[in-house]
Amino acid sequence: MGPIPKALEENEMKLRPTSHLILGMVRLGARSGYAIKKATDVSTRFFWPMSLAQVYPELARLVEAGLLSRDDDSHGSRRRFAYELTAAGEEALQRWLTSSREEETLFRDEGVLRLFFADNLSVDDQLALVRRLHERAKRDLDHTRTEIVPLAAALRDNGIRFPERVAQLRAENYERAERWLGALEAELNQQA
Amino acid sequence: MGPIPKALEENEMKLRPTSHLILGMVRLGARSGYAIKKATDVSTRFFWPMSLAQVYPELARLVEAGLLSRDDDSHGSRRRFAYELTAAGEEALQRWLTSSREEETLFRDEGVLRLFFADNLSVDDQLALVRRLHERAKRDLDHTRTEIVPLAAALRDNGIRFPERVAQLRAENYERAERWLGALEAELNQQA
DNA sequence: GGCGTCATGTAATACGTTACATGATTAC
DNA sequence: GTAATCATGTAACGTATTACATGACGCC
Repeated sequence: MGPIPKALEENEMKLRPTSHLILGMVRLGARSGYAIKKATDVSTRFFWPMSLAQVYPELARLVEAGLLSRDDDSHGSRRRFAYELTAAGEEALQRWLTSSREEETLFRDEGVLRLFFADNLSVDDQLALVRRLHERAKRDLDHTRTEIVPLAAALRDNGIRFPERVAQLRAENYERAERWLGALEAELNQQA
Repeated sequence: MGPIPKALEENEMKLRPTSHLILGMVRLGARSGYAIKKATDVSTRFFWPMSLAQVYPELARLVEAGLLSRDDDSHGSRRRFAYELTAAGEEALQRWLTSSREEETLFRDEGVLRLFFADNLSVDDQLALVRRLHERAKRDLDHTRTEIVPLAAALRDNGIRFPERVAQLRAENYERAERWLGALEAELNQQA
């Protein structure tokens, strides 16, 4: 048994959702920082976005805390590191998944904010706003159906089911939003 | 005509959604910083949260930019300021509402993130997680129906309709989420 | 007299983004 | 050969949160 890492010993390491996201992605098989980022871009980014500039410092912290191991995985002169969960890392991921702490949530949507204040607009301008939001919803729905759901569905064949469920929830939400905006558009069209 | 405020003249003033939120709330009749914050807490906070510590500096910036006027509105020895939109402020609000710029959006939900990684859990733990999320959705739905929708509906009598529509959209979203989680809970219950 | 609310602000801190910086490999 | 992608990182900046600080008014 080597010495216990300082950060863990002193309980300094505060794990945020982003930390757990990285642990989870390593668990799903993403080995490099770059691969982790790519994986989130087609899956979790819709409910927990993360930039590349967050990944590398966070990986360093998780290694320092003893939750991840880091090995050199360079191909010739091309640098790369491969990360894997340690036993402590597995445990931390599990603790997070089973903890009953209230979840952080944050929703920001400038489009809905505009809609909230749309009484200030003429019916024509209201219509223009709603049309744009409707178009956006259609694009997002289409993207989710054609790009996101199939990728998640492919995981199912490896026995990983929840990503597909989550992707379908997202698709259903967009369907509903799209229909709601369509109805509002039709209503305003009658007024105009 | 007095001198043009420096910030406006040099085009230094960058208006964020939060700035427009404040302009919009003043437009709806909130006169003090405190009143603006209270109003957002029962309406826009679900899609554009704002803390008190943001309100006061932002109000100062908007006054400096000439978009809001600020008058002393103290009652006896109790300090208070009353804000109102200037012509430039009205115009800025209108420009924002009609602009076709892509809207900022950000969704974070640690609960969904956990769900995404729930394949790591035993069926019992999956069930516990889904139950907690289901309970949360029920609470949120109930709160929206009993507290938020009625307040927004009251505005309708003053000819302000969009807040109610937005509140109803929110209620529908929670209904759907609640039902979806209920179905998932039932499915997992059969597996357990 | 004390608690909740009204009311205004500042300071410290946390967190995230974009831009910067570098370089190898692969596909066209 | 050149553009896209793989790959790792740092620096500067923007924005939001929590905690701090202060005080008046109204209700029980």
